[in-house]
Amino acid sequence: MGVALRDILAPYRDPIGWEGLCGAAAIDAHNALYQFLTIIRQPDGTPLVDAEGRVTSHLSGLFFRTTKLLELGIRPVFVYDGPPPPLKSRTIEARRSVREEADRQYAAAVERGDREEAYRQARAATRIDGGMIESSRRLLDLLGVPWVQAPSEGEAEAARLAATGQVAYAVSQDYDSLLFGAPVLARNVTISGRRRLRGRTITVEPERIRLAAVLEGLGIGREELIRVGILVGTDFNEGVRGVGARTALKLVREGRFEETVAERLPGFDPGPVFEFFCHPPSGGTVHLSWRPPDPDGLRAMLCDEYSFSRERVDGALERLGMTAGQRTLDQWF
DNA sequence: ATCGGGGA
DNA sequence: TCCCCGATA
Repeated sequence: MGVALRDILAPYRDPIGWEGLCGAAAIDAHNALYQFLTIIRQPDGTPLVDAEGRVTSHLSGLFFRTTKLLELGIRPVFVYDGPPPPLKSRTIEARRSVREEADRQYAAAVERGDREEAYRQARAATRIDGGMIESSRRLLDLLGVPWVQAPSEGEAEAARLAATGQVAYAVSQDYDSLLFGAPVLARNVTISGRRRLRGRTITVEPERIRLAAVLEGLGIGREELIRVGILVGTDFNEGVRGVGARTALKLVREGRFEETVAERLPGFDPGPVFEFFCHPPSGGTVHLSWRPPDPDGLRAMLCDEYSFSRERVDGALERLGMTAGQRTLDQWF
């Protein structure tokens, strides 16, 4: 799940109100869909489904969250993953086996009527299939919100859009975006609100991390930050056992990166991972344009096809100034 | 995200 | 004492 740099990045996480997040935002689509699928569930762990039993949690999250972002003056562009790099195979295989095990545990928990365990396992078994990708893109098209296909990792492409100024910041829960060079990373944008955590209800608010502040504060460059990530472990390499963010930072500062890799990760060549973070496969220039939503199309898709409540869909459209037959174009142009 | 165990 | 890491929402 991304690179574990929380312990050294915590001081650079600025709480930021929605006002501070206006402008265009490149959102890691897989990261967002995954969050919707794991969070939007009924108490027994079953996701939202339509009349035919198809999962709709991702569409619900995407629709209500995206309309809210538009309402707040944020112009999102969703960035979808392309083919994963071979470096990621190990991680992908590991995740697959975790999900398969969760499938078995879920079935077993349901069989013996263990609700809590079923809920846990249902979440752990969450996967994003091709149909979900397809339906989410169709929904974005109806919302008039652009999406792009990354040549490889979505996070990398979102970071590039931010680095080239095509958007103001990248949105993801993972810190990898910073290693990929996003000048600004915003977290808790797709999940903010109340969440229950160990009995308590806590409020999750958007936060911003500026790469320049991180590098200046830690006294290192982006290349060193990437080395810290490699020692801790990323989606593209296993880290050193027993080395967390603090120790990794210390080692890199002392110039002991190569030495540590040689000693503790024999046979591993960090070069390709380093190169992947420094220069990820890059897409061409994209033209991003936001259009007004299509209220009739949205009602047809969400209400007729996927059993969404007409009232809730209309409510969201109204908040956007999209009452039937009336559109306020000026807010989009 | 947070907690607590346990290793260095 | 610091820090890593697994377990738990």
